[in-house]
Amino acid sequence: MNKPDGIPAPTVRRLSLYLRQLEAFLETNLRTVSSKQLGQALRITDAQVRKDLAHFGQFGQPGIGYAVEELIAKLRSILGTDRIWKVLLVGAGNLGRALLAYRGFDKKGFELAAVFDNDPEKIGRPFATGGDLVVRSMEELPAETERLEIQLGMLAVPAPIAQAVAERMIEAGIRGILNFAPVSLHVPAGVTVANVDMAVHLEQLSFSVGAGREKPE
Amino acid sequence: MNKPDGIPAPTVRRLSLYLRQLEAFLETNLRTVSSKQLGQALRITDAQVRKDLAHFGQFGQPGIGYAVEELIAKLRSILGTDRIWKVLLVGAGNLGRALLAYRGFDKKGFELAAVFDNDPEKIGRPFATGGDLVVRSMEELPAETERLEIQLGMLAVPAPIAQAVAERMIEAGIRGILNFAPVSLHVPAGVTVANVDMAVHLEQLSFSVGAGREKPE
DNA sequence: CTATGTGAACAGCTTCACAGCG
DNA sequence: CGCTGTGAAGCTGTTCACATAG
Repeated sequence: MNKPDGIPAPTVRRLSLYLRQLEAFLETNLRTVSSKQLGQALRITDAQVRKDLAHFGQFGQPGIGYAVEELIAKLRSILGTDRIWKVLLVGAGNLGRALLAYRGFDKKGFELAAVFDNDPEKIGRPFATGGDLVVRSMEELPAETERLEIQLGMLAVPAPIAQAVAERMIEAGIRGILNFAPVSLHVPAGVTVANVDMAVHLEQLSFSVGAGREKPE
Repeated sequence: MNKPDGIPAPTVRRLSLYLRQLEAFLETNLRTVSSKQLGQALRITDAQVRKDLAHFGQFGQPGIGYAVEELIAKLRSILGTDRIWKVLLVGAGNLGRALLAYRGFDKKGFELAAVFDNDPEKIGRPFATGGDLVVRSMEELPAETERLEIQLGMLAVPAPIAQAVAERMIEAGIRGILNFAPVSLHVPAGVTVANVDMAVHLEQLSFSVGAGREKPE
């Protein structure tokens, strides 16, 4: 429905934040917001908010602002989360299990549909206690991906094998990878990678906090 | 030793990536790298690599490149990870436990030194099986933070109380917060926040992958 | 001849400021 | 009036291209 390209990456990131904040506003029964209100909540200028939204059409009312519920629907449509995305996970280790435990994406429109690992100890076993997912062998990845029509994958394997596993995922038809391995993946055009690396974030904090003084106190 | 400000945020983020890649290069016994090699591994232009490093001095040799081991040391010094940072965690739930499971930061110079929660069920209990950390009451946060000289904190509590908890952390002396709660924290100047939100990342993927066509196949 | 460091050109994102609409 | 939508201005970060060093 909307153009994929031509949209600045920072804008897309902020769309998620707008959506999140609007959902919070809706909880408080707010029917309408101005770009200023929305911006203040997120520490963004009002002009920025309007520019971001303007990329996708004009859904504000001069003198009034934006209808919260309507804007939420619009943002979901733009982001593509007005439908359910099936997601697979490769790597059923601690980190992988943690991802499942963090039930944040269910209600965001993402559904964990399959789990894979190459450890014989794990294959065939239930992924999490109480869950209905069974860990499958890597050999089953292509068939299952196609059968379930999965397009997104989470990669939670050790760094040394991450690139190879990513390639198998892509070959199986995965078009977006959420990468938790601390390596830079090389992927062909048409495949998108998003990286989550806590070490990088902690180093940012270390830099910001530590740059001022050498010793605490 | 280095200026905190005047350095672009994107540069700081890349410094972490350089460090990570250099450590990988060192494993393969590479003694020297050019900005081109380093850039190719990370999908960054060579000019960008040089510009980033140039902010902090001149540690390359024309005709040769950069000494890997030396550059690693220099980057650690710049990022402030040439020493150990003690980190506290608030929120001993699934997500918090997951963070511990992800033993990635130990060797990056970060040490989980204390865990807090307000759930009476958890207080006084060991945080993780086998670990030596005991979950403490939120009341102990200020004293423990000061006693252990902790400056960084990870926030893994439910969204509705995240802002309030962040304020208690800051009051206790925390100067950098790694925020896992899906809200925008408002913090005073002098305090740095880094956000980790899987939903935001998944929405990016959804946008990139889904924007092209409406239906798969 | 190879690779750095850097001023200058370029590109892209953000902010400003205001016309226009409800 | 209040607030959106948007051209124009401003700014920040990236890329280019070359002088310089080994």
